[in-house]
Amino acid sequence: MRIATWNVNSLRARLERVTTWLADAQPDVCCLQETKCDDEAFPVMAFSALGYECAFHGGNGRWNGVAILSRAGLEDERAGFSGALGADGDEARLLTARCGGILVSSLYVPNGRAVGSEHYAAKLAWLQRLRQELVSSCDAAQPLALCGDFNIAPEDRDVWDINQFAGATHVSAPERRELQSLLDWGLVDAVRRLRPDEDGPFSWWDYRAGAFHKGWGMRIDLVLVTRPLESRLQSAYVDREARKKGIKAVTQPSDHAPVVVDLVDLVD
DNA sequence: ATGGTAGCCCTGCTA
Repeated sequence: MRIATWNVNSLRARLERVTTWLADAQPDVCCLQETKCDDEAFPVMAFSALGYECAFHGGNGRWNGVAILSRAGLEDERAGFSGALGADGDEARLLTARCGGILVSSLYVPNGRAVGSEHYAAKLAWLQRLRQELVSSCDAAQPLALCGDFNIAPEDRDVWDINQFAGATHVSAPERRELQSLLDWGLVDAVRRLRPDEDGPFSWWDYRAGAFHKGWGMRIDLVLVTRPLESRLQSAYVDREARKKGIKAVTQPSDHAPVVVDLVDLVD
């Protein structure tokens, strides 16, 4: 079972790159973030042609938007936190579905903008709401994967130069504590678990100043799994090729690269 | 050269 997560920064602008990548990387489940796509405009046909079922939660279409593509089954989909649809503040940052025996969430944590701002407070509150959701509605003894753009670099080695981040979001202690509190519930950072001794690998690079080619990136796109999936972890990689412009490409790449995690298949 | 880029949409906002 191959699970991927990718912040595509507009699905409409990136559709050909996404379908090309799917055909090449062949994930069984692919979580997307920042689709910026209204539900009625979601390109279902482009994905069904590749064998994927789609779940999508598009909000207002201008910002945010999350989706799950699956060719391993797609059931019990629910948008937002439990309770009313849109209980994530109608911001379209959370979508959950059952795919091949795994409860998969595609999530897009608020950026936070600046430490101390109201947006930063909202980021912390959103993470606390997610933790509450796990405690009240989920079972850490069951197969579950939280996949998405967490907008948090878990450790100092998950950014290119920690000295550049003094006082900045993504590395501040309070948001890292919130991430740790998710892990304490019963989750493991899959890529870090499989690659304990290396820095990164980064999954995001700023569009500006040639950051990608200078290696100025961060590891903020994560796959967090419960223990039953930790025991099935096989390998993981970040597809940096998908972050490159490409010689013939008409459209720009996303500023994020896909994160891919392979699980050992269960034998019946 | 106090910068840079990308995507959305009303020329600014968000990342």
